[in-house]
Amino acid sequence: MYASLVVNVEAPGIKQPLTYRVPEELDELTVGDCVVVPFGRQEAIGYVMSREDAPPEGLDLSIIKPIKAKVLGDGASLPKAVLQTAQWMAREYFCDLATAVRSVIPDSQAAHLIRRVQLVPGWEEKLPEITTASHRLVIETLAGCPSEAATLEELAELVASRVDSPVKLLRERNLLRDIWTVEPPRTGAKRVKAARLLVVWDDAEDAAKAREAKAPAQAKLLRALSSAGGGPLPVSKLIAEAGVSAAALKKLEADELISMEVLTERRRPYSLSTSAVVAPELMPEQKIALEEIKKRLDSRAHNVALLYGVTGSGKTEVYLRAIAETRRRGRTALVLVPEIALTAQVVDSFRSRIGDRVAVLHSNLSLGERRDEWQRIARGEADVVVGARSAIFCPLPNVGLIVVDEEHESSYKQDQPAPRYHAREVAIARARATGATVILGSATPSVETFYKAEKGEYGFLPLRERALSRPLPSVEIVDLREGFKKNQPALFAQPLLEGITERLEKHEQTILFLNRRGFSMFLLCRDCGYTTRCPDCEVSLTYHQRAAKLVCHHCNYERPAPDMCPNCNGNRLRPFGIGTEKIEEEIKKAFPTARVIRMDRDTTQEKNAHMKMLRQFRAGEADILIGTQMVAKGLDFAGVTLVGVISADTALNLPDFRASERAFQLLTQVAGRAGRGRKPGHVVVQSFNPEHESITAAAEHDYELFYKREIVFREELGYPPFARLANIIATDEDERLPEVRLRALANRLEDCDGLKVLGPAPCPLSRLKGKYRWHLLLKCADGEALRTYLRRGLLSLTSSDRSGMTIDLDPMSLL
DNA sequence: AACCTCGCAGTG
DNA sequence: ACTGCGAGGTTT
Repeated sequence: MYASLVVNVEAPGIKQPLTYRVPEELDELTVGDCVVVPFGRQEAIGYVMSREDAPPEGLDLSIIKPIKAKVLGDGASLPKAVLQTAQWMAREYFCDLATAVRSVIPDSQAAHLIRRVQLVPGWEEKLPEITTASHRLVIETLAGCPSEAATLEELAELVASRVDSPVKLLRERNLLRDIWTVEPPRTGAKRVKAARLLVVWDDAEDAAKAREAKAPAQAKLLRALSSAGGGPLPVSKLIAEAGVSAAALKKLEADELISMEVLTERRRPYSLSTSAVVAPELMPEQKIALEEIKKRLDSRAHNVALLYGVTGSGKTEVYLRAIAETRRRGRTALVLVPEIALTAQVVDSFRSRIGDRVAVLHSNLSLGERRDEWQRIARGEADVVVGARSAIFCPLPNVGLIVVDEEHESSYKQDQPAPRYHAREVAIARARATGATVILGSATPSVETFYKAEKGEYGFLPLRERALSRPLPSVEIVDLREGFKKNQPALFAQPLLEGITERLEKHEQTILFLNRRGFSMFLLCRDCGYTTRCPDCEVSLTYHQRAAKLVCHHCNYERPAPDMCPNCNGNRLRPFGIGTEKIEEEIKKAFPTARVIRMDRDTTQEKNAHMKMLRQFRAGEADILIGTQMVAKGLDFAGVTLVGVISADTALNLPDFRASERAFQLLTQVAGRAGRGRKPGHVVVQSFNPEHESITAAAEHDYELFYKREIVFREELGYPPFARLANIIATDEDERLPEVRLRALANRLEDCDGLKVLGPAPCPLSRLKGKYRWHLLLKCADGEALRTYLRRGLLSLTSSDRSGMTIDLDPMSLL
């Protein structure tokens, strides 16, 4: 009779499911179904959370409205496993159920409501009442539309002006009415412009000859088209291959040698030709790991195992076999990967081994591509899904295996809107819903995960042996303080310069890595020490030399770079610190003949810039690749024999208890880029702090050494895995309020047993986007108790104090 | 007196 | 988010 629904509207006031009546014709409705419901004066999409025999007590029966319709279509409803995962998230991450459920609905797939205005039948009779020209125009335009209806956007487009007020008036005079329709996501194939040759081969050749001298671009295009059998060829491809501009095509069209048409292209991300690859022989450790995984799959019970494999030990091969075993048992597999740059490589290797039944989901796909894949999954046309964080919510049925590759990666943690979940933990929760096996893979596991494996909570599958028994790269630590002592500070110390020279001579490749976080290039006055800061964020503005401007990397505020110091009017305002741009410049100075590619956020704006650059580098079209985090991860270039870390310190110096863990992981990963081919690799790490244990352990390639020291530190200071943390962040435009509010909360938490309250303190980034930020850090050995205390504390605050507070459970970063 | 703008509460 | 409502001020 009744159902409680989460409505998918961005309404901060709606935190819990609402009760609706289920009309008889919809009696089949079940949990997870997607429906249309009236919502205030509007209509909204809702998801069935539960069926009820009676409405909740104390609810006035007369306000309950009936559900209008069920939304049909692939992927419209939420699978039970996903719904259960959402419920788990709400509990675990301290957010309300409505927010948790909304977060598992992908924007690409959510069925959406479209409002149109439609002429009311009989409108012609009322037309004489309307005298205003703009109103008449709206009516006439609508009369020409299909079913005399259009969305406000379409209407505004057709009329070429805003239509809000005329529509409002016409609605009041009863000439227009609103109609709401639920439309399935548009899956229309992608349309591309294409060119077709209008003349036969001989004539095309003649025309090309005639144009050879005066219009070589047109000649090229003609030949390209005729050699392709006359087309139609996609314009973008044609232009790129011939290396000419679109103008030449226009001219040919004007001369009636070619015509343009629209082709429909089927979207399939990465539908590159893939040849079947023979599976390699397994090494003994891989065999043991696989046997253990088989046992775990057979148990059909929820379980988690750490696949701890040093770089090159063949983790991916184990994943592939585990997936094959899963499919053999009639179940499906979900693979989470952290980075966009990495996805293409991983997907390619999966496609070539598993074939077409792999679906891909990650943020670099267009909305349409993502939607296509999502629906394919919902239709059961894929039984392996590879994707980034949010792919954990995909509607893959009957999941038997979830792989979380590089489980330590911080990109698995969602920071922005609540719920601030960790995809690794969500994966474990989702696996519980279907009794699936979880494999967490990493060469440098998070301390928490390794601890759980050590304690036996997770299975432990070590792969310590490297395939092909290739040696690990040698690591050399260079003390940068030496240069300063001798008063000749340098960006590149001698060993690095020599190394690069040597590689250039031997035609081998170099990767230079710079961790730019917290250490970017800014302008510093050498006279008064002034640096330009963001007026809203209190962080120094980053200097972009090419555009001669200063940019805030938090809120994107920008201004032209001043010539003189704004503070003392001195003229010795110079760049300080280093950025990838600066390194590129210095490298070009030191090695004028070297071919250099710089990869960072600025040079990878374009959609496929990433892949293009990496392809170029792989093809040996460059000697040196300079980059930030994005070059650290997973890249596999046989030609690279030298990796230089410009400054290992920056990661170490962040105000965060995970700084040394992150530094270790980063250094290990970067070092792993060297010596992947037949020739041995070498790594040069420059540091002002060369004795730091993260650096020395990374130099030894010894995770367990690092872990043994780190776990002691964690226990002494009561950090995870020995405690759960909650970071409460308060922000407000008023400078005092964040502190006042957090202090109020801290007071309520004073005598909670086993709870440690740190702060309130200003956040390391104390001002962001015009708001002041303070935080309160809570530590408690018992996560359940922590949640109870926190819930109680928050409830005792006034709602205005509570507003503007965000709760981050198990924070990954305390910035 | 009619009209506009803005902040606020409520959506079952 | 969207909508409607009422307070308070503005225009005719």
